[in-house]
Amino acid sequence: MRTRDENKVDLIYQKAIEMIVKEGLDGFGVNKLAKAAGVSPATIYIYYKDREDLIMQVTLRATNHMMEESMRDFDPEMSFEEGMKVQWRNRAKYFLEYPLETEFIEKMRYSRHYDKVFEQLHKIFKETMGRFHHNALNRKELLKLPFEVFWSVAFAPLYQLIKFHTQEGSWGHKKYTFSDESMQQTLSLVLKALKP
Amino acid sequence: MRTRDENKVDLIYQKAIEMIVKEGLDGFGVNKLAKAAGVSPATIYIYYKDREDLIMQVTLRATNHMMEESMRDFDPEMSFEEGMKVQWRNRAKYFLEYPLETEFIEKMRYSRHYDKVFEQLHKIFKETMGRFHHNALNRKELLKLPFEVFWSVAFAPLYQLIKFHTQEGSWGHKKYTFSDESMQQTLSLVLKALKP
DNA sequence: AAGATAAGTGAGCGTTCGCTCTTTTATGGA
DNA sequence: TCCATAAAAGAGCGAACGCTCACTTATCTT
Repeated sequence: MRTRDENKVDLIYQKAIEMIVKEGLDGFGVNKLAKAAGVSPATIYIYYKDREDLIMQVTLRATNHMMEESMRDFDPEMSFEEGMKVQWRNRAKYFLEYPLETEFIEKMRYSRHYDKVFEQLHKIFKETMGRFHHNALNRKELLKLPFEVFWSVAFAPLYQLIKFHTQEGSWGHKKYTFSDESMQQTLSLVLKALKP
Repeated sequence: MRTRDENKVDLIYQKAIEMIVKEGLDGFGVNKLAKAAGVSPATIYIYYKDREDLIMQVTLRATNHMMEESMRDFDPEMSFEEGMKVQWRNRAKYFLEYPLETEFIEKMRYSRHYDKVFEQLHKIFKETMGRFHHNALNRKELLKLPFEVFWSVAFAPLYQLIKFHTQEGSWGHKKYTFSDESMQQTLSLVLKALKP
């Protein structure tokens, strides 16, 4: 039998992300994607059941990738400060290396597909981060807080910084540029907030 | 001449938000909206130039409303802590009173329409908040930080809390519920981070 | 009461959409 | 070498899309 062309799959993946970031979920069409990737519409339906399935699978793949990168060299047994530094560094690195995927994931987080896609990912994820949270509490390196409050203070500022960086300069004349320096600065504020 | 039925405009506004929150920007159609609002498609084009213009205007109206509510009783000459409390209280109140609009605005913030719509709003907004930021710095009630870093730490956690509240319980078995208590708790962490 | 005017309608236009059918092409195993 | 098989293509289906036109309806002014 004829062998599957994996380049084609990757091209579809890449173009789909590109198109959704540029034109949004509306404005994203299967025929358009086929043309952009230089394949027949029918080919896309070999890999994906339908439009919905395509969006889901692409989102799942991108998110999985980001999660893996975020968790590199991370161990929930680490000290609170050490663990936070690793996570922030990893996320920032991923964002700088894969800006398109980052923007795509952020878009999808606010789409109606979020719940289904992220549910299974977060099962494993929350287990690890839950352990990390638990350990930090036990060692009294972290204030006693509900997990969601902890999370909101610990990571939301980083994502907002990334958003500032990504978006056009609507907030002033000179655009904000994400840097290791301002990341470190923000992280130190967050640690100050969360440590007893 | 026949008088304009303002109820009809408001109904279109309300149904559009409902539909976009439920089905996303894809899945939102003019014909569908017309049916949902019980008007003719042609009627919609009396008020709006085209689909894009409709999305823009609805987003603009919703965001304007949120901004007004956020700024109620706020004065950039307030002390830093007082100002932060007012802003957090106002935003939380708006969110609890208008959960649909809140979800809609958050969705739109991550759509491709964001830049155009929010640009003009943020001009006034950033002026006021810039003054507030500036005053707090002068009075040494706030650490010396770039505006974006300040903003990320000051408000992103609140929006993340709201997102936790809104979304389904993917993060665990028991769903997080936003409350005045956890808002106060989170705000106190944020103030701790930002004060010298 | 009647005319002027803008609000509002319903049918339907051309186009694009998601998707499939039939056919062709490439490759592994016999 | 050639057959079996799955990949891939291209044309095009019905449905839904954004949008418009010819027309009716309600309300103001006089």
